[in-house]
Amino acid sequence: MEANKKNKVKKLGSGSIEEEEVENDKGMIRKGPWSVEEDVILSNYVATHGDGRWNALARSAGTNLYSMLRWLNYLRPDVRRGNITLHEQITILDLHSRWGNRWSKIAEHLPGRTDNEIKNYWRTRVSKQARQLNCDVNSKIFRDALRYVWMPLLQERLQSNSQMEHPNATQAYSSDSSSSASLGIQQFCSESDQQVMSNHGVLVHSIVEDEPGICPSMNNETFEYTNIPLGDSGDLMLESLCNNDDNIYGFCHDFVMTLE
DNA sequence: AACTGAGGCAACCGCCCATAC
DNA sequence: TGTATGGGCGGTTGCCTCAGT
Repeated sequence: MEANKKNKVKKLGSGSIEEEEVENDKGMIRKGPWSVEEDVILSNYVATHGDGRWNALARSAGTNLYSMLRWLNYLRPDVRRGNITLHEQITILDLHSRWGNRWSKIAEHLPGRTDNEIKNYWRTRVSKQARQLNCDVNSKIFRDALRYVWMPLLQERLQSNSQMEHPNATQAYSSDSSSSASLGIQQFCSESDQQVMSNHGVLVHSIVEDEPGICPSMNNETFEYTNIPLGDSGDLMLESLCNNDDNIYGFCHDFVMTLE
């Protein structure tokens, strides 16, 4: 994929795609893919003058209007490229559950990742998940599934990867049947559902360390997110989920299956 | 080999807000 | 205080690649 990207850049730079020059209220500006020359000009400009003053750069150096985006999303030396790691996925899901589509704010917590990259990840991976389940990506059930199914699943995978790399290290938490979350699952699920959950590392806990835990609680007919102290919140969350909707585990089951 | 559809991602667009004048 | 300007941000679009047929 990386090679493809390089080829793509080279191809774009070769002028295979029509470039466009347009006039708007900011003057004559060029649109279209970036050329290698423009990248060099932009890099040199930032090295000399620092970033900022993007429009001035675009006008004086004749580079693309979107100098800022090009620099921030592509040329900046600390930009990380490649797949989003498990840890980064967990972070994105967690922060999005708290802040919504505040991509730039989320990106601040992922060094080297741009808001554009995170946004793309969300749209191509997470939204896709919602589509497969025929539900809205912003729906309550999907957000709950993200938090109580997908995130623990990613956490579990992260743990097992870490375990493989460092077999003698102590696990942060256990996925065996004696854990409080698993006991909660046993209490509220059918055996087959429990098996599915267990097989896929579905545990219930909060990964949030820097803020109070967020979990759903009953509130008359609907339930909503409220802050509660961290700790044995897992069982409480699970109980709330199950009391609220008997079908939640069916949904979670489907959810886990679509992650395969 | 050619075609097609889906996925991934860079680029584009428009709005909002802060700041300068 | 009102207006102009520019940067930042989030939503959307469109191109390229690749897998499947």
